[in-house]
Amino acid sequence: MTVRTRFAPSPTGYLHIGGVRTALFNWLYARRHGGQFILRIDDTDAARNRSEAVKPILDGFDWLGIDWDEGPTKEGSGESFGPHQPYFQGQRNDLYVAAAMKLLASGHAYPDYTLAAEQDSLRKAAEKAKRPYVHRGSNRDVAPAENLRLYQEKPAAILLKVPDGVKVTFQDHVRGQVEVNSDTIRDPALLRAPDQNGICRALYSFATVVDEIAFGITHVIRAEEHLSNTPAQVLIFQALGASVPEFAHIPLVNYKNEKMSKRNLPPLTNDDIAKLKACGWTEDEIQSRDDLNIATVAYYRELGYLPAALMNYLVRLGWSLDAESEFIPLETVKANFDLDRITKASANFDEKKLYWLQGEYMKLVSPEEKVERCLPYLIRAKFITEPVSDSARRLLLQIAEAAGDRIKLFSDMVQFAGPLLKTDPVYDPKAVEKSLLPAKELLSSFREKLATVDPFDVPTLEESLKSHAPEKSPHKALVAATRVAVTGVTVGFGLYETLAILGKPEVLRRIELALN
RNA sequence: GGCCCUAUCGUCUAGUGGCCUAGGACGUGGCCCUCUCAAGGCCAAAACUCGGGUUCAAAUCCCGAUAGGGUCACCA
Repeated sequence: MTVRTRFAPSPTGYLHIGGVRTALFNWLYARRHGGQFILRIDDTDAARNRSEAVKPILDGFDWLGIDWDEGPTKEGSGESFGPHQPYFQGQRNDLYVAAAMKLLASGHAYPDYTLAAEQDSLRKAAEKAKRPYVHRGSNRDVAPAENLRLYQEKPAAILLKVPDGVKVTFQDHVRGQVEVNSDTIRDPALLRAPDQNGICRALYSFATVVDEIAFGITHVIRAEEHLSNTPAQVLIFQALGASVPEFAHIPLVNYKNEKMSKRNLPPLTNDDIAKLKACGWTEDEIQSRDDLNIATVAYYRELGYLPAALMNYLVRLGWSLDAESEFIPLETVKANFDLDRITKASANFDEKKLYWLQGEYMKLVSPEEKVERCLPYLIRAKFITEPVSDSARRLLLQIAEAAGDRIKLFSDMVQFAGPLLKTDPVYDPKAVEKSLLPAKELLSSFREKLATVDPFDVPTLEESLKSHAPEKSPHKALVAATRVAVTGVTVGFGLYETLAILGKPEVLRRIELALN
């Protein structure tokens, strides 16, 4: 039997990091075992702007390189591909209704005519008596044929008839054997009572089971929050006469020890905002993107993270290859991923470690590729214009080489190339005061010397600057002054590289500018 | 509150009864390198939640307590 896994996002308009990890585990498990990974859109809720809310999710997966064998088509048009179309639950309601009717006929389910108010008072009474309230509907013990007849006459919500006093058991690859007494499981609703249009829509929990069966899902790998409704689902599988798939409930991704949710996430840091602004974003643009926070894929994409780094980080969050591997290439993960090595406890998301991994992956990127992938940021920041000329590319390549490991995110190029690409440096007053003013005369004489330096390359420049520094004081002060004069700021990659890249006339011009 | 899950450095983790004076990594601190910033090198601090068992031996098995989390919809 070939492995078939699935990920079933609901269309929220953005791809959440926690969801990605769940999807990743499913994907990896399928790939490892030569099976299929299926994407299904859980939109039983509303028909509202579906494709708009699905697209960012599909784009996110596409960017990460997580491909699906069946599911919605990439363009997010609402179309599906694969043998069990459609893959949108919103388009599959007939199937769910049919399955519910089958259960009604077989006596595994029944219509519930309990009034909301009635149910409320039952619940309150139970609470008062300090008894747990486990809902059992009105027609639970009515004969199937009679229920069927009644339902046709007057449709209502359909509930599963949970058997009394049995142990519901299932094996979980992460949790081991899980066992629950059926008396603690309320009769779950399968279908809603008809809406204004007379349509009885399925509930998520039921639609999921029907789809797992229809799609031939062999392994349900999902977040731990679904663990508590799994026993009810197991019962549905059995009532439908289907075999129960294998389960793996993976620990949640936490942030500061709580489930990563919109509520407990930090806002964009000033650093993030500064970075985005440097890349040409306006305040309004930043504010309007509520999908930008540390829990979304879009955030990392916009900042210029590598998909590989994010994937590596996410797979290591709750899974380990061995005792010491942290940097694990995707190919290695694909060949070794295993449900047995998933941790049981939930894990905190640590953006610092992700950042470190990003740096590690960035070291593997050639300067040429860095230039290529930094281009969109530079264009957006208006440092270069399209089409990008060969001379601009050559210049950027020099900068990328000189900046080296300092470029951690693709957006960082803006910071390193900006000062050289601008017509005139933007002088930071503090830097000027601290480094430039005290060494003005020294700088002035050094400028004269620079005019005679030939060739204008790194070794010659270094030799020339060092020999120009006064005997008693080290050359640091002169380096600092020159750096500020030429770039306007105190930090950057090597000064000699900076000078060489700018070229003699431009360097002389900029120092002249700074001195006046 | 009911039901369920979990528990090793600040964080991610290794650990499946003796290789554990508990290993690795991020982060943190110090030193080195150095024109700033990165990168790199070296070093350091830092954990088995608690209490009972079982056993010659327990981070590891059992029980209990405690703490944290999830879930309790005609939401997904």
